[in-house]
Amino acid sequence: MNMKAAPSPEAIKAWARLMRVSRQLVEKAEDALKEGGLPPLAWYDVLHELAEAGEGGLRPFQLIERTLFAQYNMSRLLARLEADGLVEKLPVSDDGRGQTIRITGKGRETRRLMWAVYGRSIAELVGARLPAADLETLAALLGRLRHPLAGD
Amino acid sequence: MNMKAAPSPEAIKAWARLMRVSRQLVEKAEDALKEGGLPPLAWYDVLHELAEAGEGGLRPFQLIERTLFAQYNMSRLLARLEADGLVEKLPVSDDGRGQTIRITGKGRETRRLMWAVYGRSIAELVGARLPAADLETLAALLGRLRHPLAGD
DNA sequence: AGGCGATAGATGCAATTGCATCAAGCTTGA
DNA sequence: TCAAGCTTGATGCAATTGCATCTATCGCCT
Repeated sequence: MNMKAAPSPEAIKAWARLMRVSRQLVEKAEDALKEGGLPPLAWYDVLHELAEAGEGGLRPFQLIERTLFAQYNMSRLLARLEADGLVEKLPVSDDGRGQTIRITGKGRETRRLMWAVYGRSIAELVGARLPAADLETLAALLGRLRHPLAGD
Repeated sequence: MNMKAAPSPEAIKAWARLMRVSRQLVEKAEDALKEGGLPPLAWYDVLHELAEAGEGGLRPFQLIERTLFAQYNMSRLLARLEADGLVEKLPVSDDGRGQTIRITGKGRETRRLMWAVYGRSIAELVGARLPAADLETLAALLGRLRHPLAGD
């Protein structure tokens, strides 16, 4: 028995739903941010990681690992964030190539403003549609689709 | 009790997983297509809808409804597909503004080639990772997140 | 018939993304 | 020590996306 190629109908259906729903939800969340005159989701992702990292900041390649952006996209996104004063780039002592990215006060404030809107979107789009138990089931099932199987 | 703003931890976790996993899977599927020298996923979506629609074809606005692309993106995507000879644009008799898009033989062939790769990605990334029953649960849970609640 | 708002689709221009490549600093091994 | 290869991050250029707006037609209402 050879199942290397053709996906099962169940796999196709789950895939299709996943593609469609995730696109819809991203779009809704982006719309809400735009409506509030706030930056796009990508900015939130980076600010969030940097806020969690604290004063020590993070290296760009660490942000790439955490957020899954392409290297060149991260490079440019950080340039935009710096231009807006939301992050600062610090030289790093033990590696002359690298830099450390640290969130600024303004960056934290922007993140807070974005979360007010983004968090509400999550609550409405997901939290209000499934009970907590189902959300946990969903998260667990999705967790088994991660690549590699570690990393949240 | 006021839950209009803050999402629950379960909602946040499910959201985060959904965002991350869907991005990863799209990226993997796109990579596989690129590796095969094939067009991107967006092309498949359109060719798939057109193939299902048959000889009657579809109007661009119908494709937009089905695929969730923005109107200007669809307009340009169709121009590219037409330039590649994968679809043809026909005038439509009862509406002078519109056109009907129909897939060509070459379009069907390209879709077939893409499915060989895309289907394998689905089988590997999803089908091989969860048993059918779990895939059905996943699809059902995702179905409850659709907006609006109809429309597959 | 004639006007007027709505719908279908295209497009100019700016911003972003993707691809390829580059420059600079690190690390390893002969 | 120093050449070769790897890692980190930036960048030129082409393709795509987003936004705003435009044209053409349609449908409705008077």
